[in-house]
Amino acid sequence: MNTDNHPLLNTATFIHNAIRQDLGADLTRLHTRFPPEPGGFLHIGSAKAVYINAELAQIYGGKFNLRMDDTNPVKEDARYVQAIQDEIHWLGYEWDALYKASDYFQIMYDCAVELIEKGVAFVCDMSAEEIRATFGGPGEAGTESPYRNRSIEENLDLFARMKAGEFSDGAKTLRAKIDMASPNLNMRDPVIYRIAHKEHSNTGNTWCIYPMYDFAHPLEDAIEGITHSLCGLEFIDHRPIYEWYVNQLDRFVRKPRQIEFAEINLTNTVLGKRHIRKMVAEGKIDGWDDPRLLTVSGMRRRGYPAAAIRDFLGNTGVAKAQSKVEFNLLEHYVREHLKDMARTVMVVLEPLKVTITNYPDEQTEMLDLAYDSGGAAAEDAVPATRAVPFSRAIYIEATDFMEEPEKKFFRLAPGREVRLKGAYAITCTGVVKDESGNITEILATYDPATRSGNDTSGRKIKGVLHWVEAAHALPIEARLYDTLVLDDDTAENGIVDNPHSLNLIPNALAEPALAAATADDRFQFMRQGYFCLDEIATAASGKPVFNRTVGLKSSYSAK
RNA sequence: AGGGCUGUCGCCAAGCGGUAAGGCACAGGACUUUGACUCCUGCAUUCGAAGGUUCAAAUCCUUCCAGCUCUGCCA
Repeated sequence: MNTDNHPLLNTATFIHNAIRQDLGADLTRLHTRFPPEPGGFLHIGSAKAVYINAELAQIYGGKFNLRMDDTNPVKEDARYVQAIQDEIHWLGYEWDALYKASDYFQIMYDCAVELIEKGVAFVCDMSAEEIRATFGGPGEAGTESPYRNRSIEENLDLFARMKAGEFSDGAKTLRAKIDMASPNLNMRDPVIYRIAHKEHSNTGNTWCIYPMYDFAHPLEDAIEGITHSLCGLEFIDHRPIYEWYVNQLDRFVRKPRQIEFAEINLTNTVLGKRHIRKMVAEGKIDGWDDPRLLTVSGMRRRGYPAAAIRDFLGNTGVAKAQSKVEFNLLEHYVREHLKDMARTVMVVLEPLKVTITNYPDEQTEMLDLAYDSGGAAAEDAVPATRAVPFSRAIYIEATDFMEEPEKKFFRLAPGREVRLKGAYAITCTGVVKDESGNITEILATYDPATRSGNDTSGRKIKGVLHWVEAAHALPIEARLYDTLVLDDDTAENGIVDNPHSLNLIPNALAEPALAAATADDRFQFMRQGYFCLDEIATAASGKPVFNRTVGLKSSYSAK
């Protein structure tokens, strides 16, 4: 693969430097991994971790593992294991190997025994509360456990009995013997193993003691031969403990190196898992695949191409500075891909009837219109043209007409002539209103000499409108997900009622060709933005539902 | 308060002693059977602040300031 212009080459300098420094001549030794806990679905933050680990392996010709970090049966569920794999595949990645951390439980246990034998681990009888009470705090040393100086033999015996299930949950822990006065709180005799009599989705009831993350993770990396363990900034304070374990265990000759990067944050969006969980639980959103969410499944349903997400992740950069990316940057990359794969079709979101008074009453002509947008790929995949009916009764967008046009408005208004996209030029000759003065219909005349493709009128018409023929129109429901209005900070303050704005357009009309749409198709609904068919949602009316993936940039909008 | 991390344009982000890349956003202009797309043009005398070293500093040194983060038998 060609990686010459890879966006990751223009960023993540500190990671590249570390890789080159550690691997020197043989960069293909690079081995990365993505270690999700199977306790939830992936979101854009996880996607960034997948992206960095997988892409780096590709760039250097190394390897990339997927590893389910299932060391805590209390918080995990097997149903996520498959979902996570599907989501990574959808994002466009394949792993060289798939492992489960739980497959290493025996090795981990052996390592723990080794630590005890070396005299650097002990069984502690203190409760969680007692440990917390003697832990000290920032700037204040903790006090050592009274069980800290048990003999190696006693520790070995107690640990074996912990494993054998002699003690109840929380009764004992295995702790590392490091330094209760360390300024790094993670080094204050951290717990290595806890007791949990809980069936594990992979190991069943074989174990009733489970390793803690800080102990398990470096071992998992070392066992798999991971050279560089890339993770979020929140683990930076854990690096000393990560290295401590790996250095204590002589069996690991090659030591993996942990490198931290800043995770992604976006403005106006809720990323926090616990906020999402809450909104799902309260029924505020559809579920984890709600199109308003930046979960992988949500973005997929919303119509974001995976390639656009990858592009965004790469071009947004990898650094150590905490940052918050503007949402419109994500949308930029989505549009960038959509404009090359979307077919431009005519859909009227807010229909306003237009009667063309000089058009033959019983006549319907079929216009063969080219899909005028879309890149080369789209041209191969879909018919180049489609038939669009035209007759005396059509609908236009209500916002495309103004009885008293404002200064820069050059669409339809009384007396004005505009072109109907792909059809004829029409001139507004009258307005029909109901008793309360609302416009219910526009009257117009068309000029047969202006037929699209063979216009002999010689006139140059500035305004162009999209339209849908009345008798053949396909009723659809459109769902517009507009600018998100919430983020984790506001959610933190308890405002999770109307998370993101969703605008339902129940009575939109589309050209007949859309009846054949599939969930893989991408459309540009003229001025309304990019849409895709929602294969999951069904409108109560039975109409097909289209999600607006992203709006268009527009320099004019009629209010 | 003790530790750690970070501070370059409105938002991301290059730069690693030789005189501020790029993208988004924004502002002009051209083009256009939609005002989209495309295409030009503009957009940090300055790198959190103040000192210092040097012929030369965003890059080295010193001090200060600001933001984030750490006291789960979670990951």
